[in-house]
Amino acid sequence: MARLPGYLRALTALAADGTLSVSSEELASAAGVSSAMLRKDLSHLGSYGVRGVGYDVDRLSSEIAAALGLTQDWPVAIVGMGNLGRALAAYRGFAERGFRVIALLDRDERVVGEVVAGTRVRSTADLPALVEDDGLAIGVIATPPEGAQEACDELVDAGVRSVLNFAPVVLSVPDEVVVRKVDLSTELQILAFHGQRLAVAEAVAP
Amino acid sequence: MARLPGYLRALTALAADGTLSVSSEELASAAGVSSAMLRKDLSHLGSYGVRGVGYDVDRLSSEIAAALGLTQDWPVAIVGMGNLGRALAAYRGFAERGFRVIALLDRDERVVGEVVAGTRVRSTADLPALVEDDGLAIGVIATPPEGAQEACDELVDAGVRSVLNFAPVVLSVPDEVVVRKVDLSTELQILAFHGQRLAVAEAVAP
DNA sequence: ACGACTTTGTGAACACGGGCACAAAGTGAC
DNA sequence: GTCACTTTGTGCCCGTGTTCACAAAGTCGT
Ligand SMILES: NC(=O)c1ccc[n+]([C@@H]2O[C@H](COP(=O)([O-])OP(=O)(O)OC[C@H]3O[C@@H](n4cnc5c(N)ncnc54)[C@H](O)[C@@H]3O)[C@@H](O)[C@H]2O)c1
Ligand SMILES: NC(=O)c1ccc[n+]([C@@H]2O[C@H](COP(=O)([O-])OP(=O)(O)OC[C@H]3O[C@@H](n4cnc5c(N)ncnc54)[C@H](O)[C@@H]3O)[C@@H](O)[C@H]2O)c1
Repeated sequence: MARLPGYLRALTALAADGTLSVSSEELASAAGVSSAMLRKDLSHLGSYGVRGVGYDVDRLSSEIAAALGLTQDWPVAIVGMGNLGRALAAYRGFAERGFRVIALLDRDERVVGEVVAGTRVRSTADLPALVEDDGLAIGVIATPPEGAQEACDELVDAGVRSVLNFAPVVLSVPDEVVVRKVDLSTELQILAFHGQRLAVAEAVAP
Repeated sequence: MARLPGYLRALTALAADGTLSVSSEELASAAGVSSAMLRKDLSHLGSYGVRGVGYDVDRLSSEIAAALGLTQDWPVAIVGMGNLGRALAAYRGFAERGFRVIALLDRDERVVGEVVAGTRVRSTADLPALVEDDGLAIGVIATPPEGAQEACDELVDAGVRSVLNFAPVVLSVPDEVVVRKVDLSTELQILAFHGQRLAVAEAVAP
């Protein structure tokens, strides 16, 4: 089900073009998957396609959004206002997709109180209140590796159960908490691996 | 083999602690995988473990680094000097792991010439020269979605065959080019999905 | 109203990756 | 030198996710 967001994005682009209906073949290629896979994925949501025609773009968008829980806005907090945290805070793409950044947090007293992207940076001590009063549900960790586990613990203790982690460390959390990790260095190292394979292949058969 | 970078990171941390030898069990838990999986992964590289003892930390680090092609520095260019591109340019974690950011590029004439993180921003027209003269091997795309395919094409035409894409679009490239995608919104949407599942489960059995 | 055509939904085969469990191999104490 | 102990390397099994291929279902032109 990790592909649904990709389908949703492709559908949104089609809707913007004024397309009303789309076949599994077209949508699949727009989303970068095979048509068989797309159809099987969509069949799990129910039968929203019309044989001989395809899928209604608006209808399918709604169904996928509902399946992903995007009918409501999700409140998000960003923890760690360094380089990365500030770039994330300034990013407009979140709001467009139903995520509302309700708080920017930092541990450092010199950063707290600063205004970043129009929002005042608050202390991580405010976390329990944010969960209680504002329904904070998702935490984004943009602290250095050393601070990540601590930041994560504060989020979890406050009641946040979905975490997106940018720090290159393995976080330990209770079972009911879901952590997803975005790791730049790992991605680059995988690319380096491929680069090396290409170089070797070229040396053998130039 | 996408787990090797994780092992390498765990090993580096262990080496910093002065640890000389490590068992598959310990290393696996540090890297967040099962011990059986770790052993199977490492066995693909060759037999560098000693039965009854474990793995030599330094030796294993070298072997993994060699397998990943990290014995050399990889030249990297960042395309798109907006919010995200600037955060990436200022990030020191790259150099620590063997990646050298040799160029910051943008299409916008008003941005070209600006100095970001100590480096002058250049035009994407310089790409062929960067590949030819400086061995540029990896391109990072941090442009808005509309510009991403164009930026990618320029990279590929110049001879770059490893691309890391931050823009939320599916890039089309020739077979020999490897693209890896980092997509924030998708990650958040997956977290929203889990958040909704939790909410539903709680409503049923409070 | 009917038939040719298009496209979905799905059952069945297939491939891959992960986990289990154990034999082989090495260590170290006596 | 031998024996008990630890830990690796690996053969086998199993579940999940992907692709193939086709029947069922619907559309559109005549
Ligand atoms: N900057 C990038 O482009 C980039 C790229 C890839 C990965 N990362 C990762 O993202 C993370 C952040 O990078 P950065 O460059 O923004 O770091 P940074 O050092 O610029 O900023 C870190 C901020 O986090 C705050 N902090 C530290 N511990 C905290 C805690 N326990 N609770 C709350 N706030 C805390 C600090 O006060 C600081 O303001 C790092 O783990 C880095 O590896 C960054
Ligand atoms: N800012 C974030 O925190 C963030 C988070 C997630 C994803 N993203 C994604 O990263 C991308 C960049 O985001 P941003 O906020 O930095 O955007 P931005 O608008 O701030 O900056 C984009 C820069 O790219 C340049 N550019 C545009 N087309 C180009 C081309 N063809 N070649 C070279 N340069 C080109 C522009 O001149 C501009 O300087 C977007 O696709 C966005 O969706 C950003």
